[in-house]
Amino acid sequence: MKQYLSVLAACPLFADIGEEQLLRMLDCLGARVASFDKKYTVMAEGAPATYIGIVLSGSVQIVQNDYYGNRTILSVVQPPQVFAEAFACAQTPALPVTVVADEPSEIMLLDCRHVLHTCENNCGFHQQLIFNLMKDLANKTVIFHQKIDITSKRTTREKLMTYLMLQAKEAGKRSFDIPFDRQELADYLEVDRSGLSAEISKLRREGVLACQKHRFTLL
Amino acid sequence: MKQYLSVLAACPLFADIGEEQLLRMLDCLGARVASFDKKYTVMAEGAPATYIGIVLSGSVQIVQNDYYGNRTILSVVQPPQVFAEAFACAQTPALPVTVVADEPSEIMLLDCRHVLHTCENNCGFHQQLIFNLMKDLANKTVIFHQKIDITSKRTTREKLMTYLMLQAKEAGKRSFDIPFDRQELADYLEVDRSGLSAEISKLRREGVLACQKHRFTLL
DNA sequence: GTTCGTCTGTTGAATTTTCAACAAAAGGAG
DNA sequence: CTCCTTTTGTTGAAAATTCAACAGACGAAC
Repeated sequence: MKQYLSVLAACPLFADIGEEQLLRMLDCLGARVASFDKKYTVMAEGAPATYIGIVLSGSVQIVQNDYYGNRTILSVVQPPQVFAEAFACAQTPALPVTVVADEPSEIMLLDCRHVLHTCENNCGFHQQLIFNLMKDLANKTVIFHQKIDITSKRTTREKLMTYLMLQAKEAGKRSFDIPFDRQELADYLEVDRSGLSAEISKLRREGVLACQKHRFTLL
Repeated sequence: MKQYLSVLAACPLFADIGEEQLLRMLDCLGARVASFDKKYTVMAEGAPATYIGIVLSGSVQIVQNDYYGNRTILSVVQPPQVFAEAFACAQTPALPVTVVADEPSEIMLLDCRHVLHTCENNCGFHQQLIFNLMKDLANKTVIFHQKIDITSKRTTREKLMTYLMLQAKEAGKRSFDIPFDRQELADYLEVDRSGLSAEISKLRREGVLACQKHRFTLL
């Protein structure tokens, strides 16, 4: 596990926990690491939610596939972020989402039963872990509000602009890369891909933005 | 505070905490109760998020108002549920939502600084409180996924049917009441009110559902 | 460099939503 | 009971989205 220490130390789940304690905790938590190739399923919709995932390298997408074949991308998770923790903590009997590797990725999996209940060794940092988990879940909720802020807009143009302005704000620059190709961006914004492409072209002609591939610039 | 004990005992924030301890904690937490008339603002968008709210009686709506005047209803909170806890825990500098009383309501407010940090008296149940908060936030995230599952549908009909089927499932019956009037339902589903009314009429003519006011029946 | 598969932008038609306006129905106040 | 306000359903026109199909651009593999 030592090779992952630098990522894990930055993981919100292990904030304010020393590296030594961290290594000991990983043992208690029964942590294991799995590798996934691009497009492989890390967690499948419908499966019981028993694991908390941590992205050690690469990245994963949280995806919801509905009844009518619409795909919604809920978020992209990059190191050292956590995923599926909400379902694991809520002990959801069936995952409502699928987690897919967006590129070759290494994922650490923690059995939530070990996380939620103090272990026999009574590691003193368990309380800190719960606190961190709480903080992390609070932040996730805030991010969800952002997503709803974007997708609650009524038109493709408004959704796109809301998303891009948020990205620019986070990057602190007018130029920034997005983690999506066009189809993925459409699935994230919950709009039609061709309509999205048309809208991007229009905004480009209007001089509102420039873009090449994944890099956008607001003008 | 004693008068609120029965509600508070059922509140997810105080699960597995005895009534005596609860009363003592409320002191430590600096709990106070405020009353709001219908349509009054409990928390305003843009304000710093310092309080966790608990609905003691009545109900509140969590609302997001965007740039273009669109109103989105994120959720309805009824006793003994909690609200704004995510923003308080994440220490968001500005609330992204407004909380409005949906009817005359009594609200308990907890200063999040007291919740997040162990008090000097070191009440032993603080850890339990954090744990409960974590559980609650996990459940909230799951509910958010449901909301996205509904609003990510592309047509008014699909959104409505997804919502109603979920409500029927939760009620365990084909007949159930919804906490919205037509305008509010439209704002929750993120669609146009008149279009929603038209769609309901259509579904009624098709024999898919029946409804009178707030009561719906799936056929 | 060529080939193949994928991604992207474009277009037009069909569908759907939004918007504005109005009338009927329902509810509350006096 | 009557008046007044709010809510709900209806309609038609305008705007936007979705859908399907296609061609060019791009990248990867050989």
